[in-house]
Amino acid sequence: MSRWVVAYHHGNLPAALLDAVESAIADCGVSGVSLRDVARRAGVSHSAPAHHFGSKAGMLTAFATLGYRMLVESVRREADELATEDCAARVAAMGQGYVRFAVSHPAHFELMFRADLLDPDDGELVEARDTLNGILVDAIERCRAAGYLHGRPAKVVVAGAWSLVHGLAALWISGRLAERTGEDDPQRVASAVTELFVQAVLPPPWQVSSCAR
Amino acid sequence: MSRWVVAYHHGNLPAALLDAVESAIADCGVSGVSLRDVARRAGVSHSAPAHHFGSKAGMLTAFATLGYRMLVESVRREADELATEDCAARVAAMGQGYVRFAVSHPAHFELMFRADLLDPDDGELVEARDTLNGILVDAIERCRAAGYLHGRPAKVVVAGAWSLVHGLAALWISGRLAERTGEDDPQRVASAVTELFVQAVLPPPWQVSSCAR
DNA sequence: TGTACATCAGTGAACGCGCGTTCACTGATGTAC
DNA sequence: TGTACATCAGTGAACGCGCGTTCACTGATGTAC
Repeated sequence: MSRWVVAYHHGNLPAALLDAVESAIADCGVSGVSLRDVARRAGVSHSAPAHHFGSKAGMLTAFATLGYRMLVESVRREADELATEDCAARVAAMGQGYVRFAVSHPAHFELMFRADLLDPDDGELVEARDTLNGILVDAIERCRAAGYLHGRPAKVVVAGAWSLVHGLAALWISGRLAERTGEDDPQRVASAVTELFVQAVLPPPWQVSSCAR
Repeated sequence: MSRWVVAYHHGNLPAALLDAVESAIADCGVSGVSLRDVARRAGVSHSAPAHHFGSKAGMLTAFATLGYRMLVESVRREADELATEDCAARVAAMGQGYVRFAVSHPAHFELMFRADLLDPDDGELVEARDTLNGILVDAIERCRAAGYLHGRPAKVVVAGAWSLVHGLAALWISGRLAERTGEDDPQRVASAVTELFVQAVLPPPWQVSSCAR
């Protein structure tokens, strides 16, 4: 087939459609995205998305699943790039990876937590979510094993750490935090806030324990 | 006019419509809410909401504004009910008030941070937002003045505290946190997490300063 | 107390629109022989 | 190398629907005199 002829078979239409979802959400918001608009952006007929994803919910669920996988990768990469093996530093880095993904892919991030638009029983979605949860829990568990928790329940620390970075990302995306801090670089805010949390909540075991009660 | 006759003039239709918005969002999600459905729930014609609010965006903006006011009240009430004047305890209480509002009015809370559905220039919305921001900033500023910050920048502590409770609320509403912690009472989680944060990040000034660097 | 009139609240019909889903189809690809 | 056939990818027309907005209207209320 000549390269001058538009291909009938696209090659990788599902991926192209998911790209189109991202730009559609960026332009119209999560609530404004439609199957037909996504197909238009990808340059295919409006029944093509339905062919691949079954339905609008299926398409959005695939998009959210991709988001969870990208988030996992961002969190892992940021921790792996550290020179140190210090478990608290890893937690801080993971938090920054979390925010980095969210602010650079706000469309994915927003949709990932919009239960009303996703298929809750989708196996791949559930699996991707579990993977994310696993690496968060593991990181805190390592801190506990290394004595960084000073008796604090790991469950509470997990909930706190996750809430902190999730809230930071959500407030940044919604515009509230930028508006208030006058800061223009979300990563600088994320860095300051995660360092604050980690230094205060996960002091190394050799530090006086009076801080940690 | 007899009480047996349906009133032509409703009395307080705008308020009734905003109640209907809440139940519509609860049933259909933020993305699924429509002017017509809201009118149906309130038992009026579908042009009545437009009459009062001008447009769908106007109605949702009024709903979000109400949400900000309720949030401010919840945060204030929780702090005012404290027996102590301790500024760190007040911050913890305010955090719990934040989460309490969010989980008991998820429809308001979700919409409040959905910039794509609101009128960004609405004066009342902006004012209600500013009020919320003011009481958060004030509370941390008092801690700074009382020596609880140990040299930490107030801006970072504000961002951290807000992110923490906002993230906790958002994760709870989306179902992620309940799923992971196995906890059924969001207020118990909120209490544990805000106490953790406040004890670690806002230790009283007489506590050894090595913790706070 | 009564009347006239302005204002406000809510109606209901009409509009055009974009939506998600379905379905019979056609074009392209890959495989078996 | 060629042919037949199954499978997969994407099309395009059709459907019924609910939507937000507009507008001329009617009913109720309040005020001035």
